[in-house]
Amino acid sequence: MEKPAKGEQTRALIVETALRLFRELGYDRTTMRAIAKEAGVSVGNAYYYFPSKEHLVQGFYDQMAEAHRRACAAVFDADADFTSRLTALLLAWLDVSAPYHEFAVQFFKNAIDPNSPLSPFSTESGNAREAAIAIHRRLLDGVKVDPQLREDLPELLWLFQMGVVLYWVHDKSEGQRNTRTLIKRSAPLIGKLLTMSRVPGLRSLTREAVQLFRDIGLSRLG
Amino acid sequence: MEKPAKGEQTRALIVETALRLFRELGYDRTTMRAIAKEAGVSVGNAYYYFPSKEHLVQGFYDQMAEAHRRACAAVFDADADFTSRLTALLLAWLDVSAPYHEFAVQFFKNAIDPNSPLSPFSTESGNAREAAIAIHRRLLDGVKVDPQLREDLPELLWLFQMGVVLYWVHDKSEGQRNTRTLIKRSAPLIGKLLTMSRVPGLRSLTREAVQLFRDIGLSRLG
DNA sequence: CACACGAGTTGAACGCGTTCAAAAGGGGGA
DNA sequence: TCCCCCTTTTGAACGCGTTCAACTCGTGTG
Repeated sequence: MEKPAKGEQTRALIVETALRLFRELGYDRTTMRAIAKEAGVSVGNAYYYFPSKEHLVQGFYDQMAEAHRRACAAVFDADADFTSRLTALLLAWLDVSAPYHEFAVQFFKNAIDPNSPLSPFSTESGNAREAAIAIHRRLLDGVKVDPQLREDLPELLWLFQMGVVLYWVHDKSEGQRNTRTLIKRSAPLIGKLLTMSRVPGLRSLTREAVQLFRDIGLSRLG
Repeated sequence: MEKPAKGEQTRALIVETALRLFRELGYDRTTMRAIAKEAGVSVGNAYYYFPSKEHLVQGFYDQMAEAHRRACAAVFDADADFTSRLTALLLAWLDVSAPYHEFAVQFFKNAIDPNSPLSPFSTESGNAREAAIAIHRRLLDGVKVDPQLREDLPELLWLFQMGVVLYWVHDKSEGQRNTRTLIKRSAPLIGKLLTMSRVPGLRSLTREAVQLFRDIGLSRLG
């Protein structure tokens, strides 16, 4: 009753083997049979612990998310302005993810499916999503923004990050330098937009946009 | 030499059967074996004409695009303003696509893959993409916009439409009324933003954004 | 000690998309 | 008529993700 450690051990062995093969061969070329053989278990045994091949990828996400969180903590400078922080956050993500660019495609292909457990909007990845949004919340610490926006901004910025990811996945330029350009030049734009959102002419526009965002639950799609 | 009509006949038979089964069963539940059997040919024969199951979906896209083009032509009012037209365009798309919402997911899951021939950014769907952008170009006929923006605006609006599609795919609200809300309320926002993009304070911001859009080739990802 | 029971494990089998060597047509010269 | 060559057609076979009835094993119970 107290220590069913056996199961956890097998579970860990399987997920570690899977992640290693994903790295070495990519997602599609890594077969469940290969994972099982390499881990010294049967195919059926892998399915005893993981409902599908996709579920094995969740481990990958978790690793990357944790690496990103650490990278951000190291790079968030207390007295840095919004633009610098946003740039740092996104570039940190890029650095963490770069090694996996060529086969990340195969993940996102599944992740875009609303029914997939890997979808960033699914209930299953709710924790990961919350953690990611929390990073954006920390990004805003000490930054002066329209209080009307403050509450929703972390989610909005997270959505923007999802957009950058989407571009990154499609980015075929060498070393994904186009994505770097996108980040370095769009972050200042967002910064300026944020500043401007408080001037009279734009204030009502901002308000309407935020209200729409809330009404259609853009970040609560699952 | 002059009339290899036989092949075209078989080809048409296969694609028609496939689309019918897609409608009746959805994409995943429609097997290549079922398509072949229903069309009275062998599986291999289907692969003689179509390299993969995905390629059969292209026919679906073409049908929907054509229906959307016609719907827009009927609804574009010569003296209507930008906002009305954009709203009309997007709602027309929604009406055309609504019947296929529940299994459109299965298409887009594949379409998001940059390597897929179904990707809206792929060379294979270049014609379809150009046609879609052309609709947005017609949308702008007679509309006064910043000349700096004019050239890129059709592509930018098309990208926005892709975003709406992405939301629609995930939209689980009854009859996708959330997507209707998104369209009806975001179109005016874009209209206002377009107007404002010419005032001094925003002009430089707009210019920078457009330049970034051009530099990273957002609509030329294939 | 025997037994039962649940957690863990097995591998054959299923249905799928896809491939390919081989066969079948079918029309234009000799 | 026969032959050739190219287009079209066939269906068995492959490898994949996934399922499941059957088996093993360790442990607590009578």
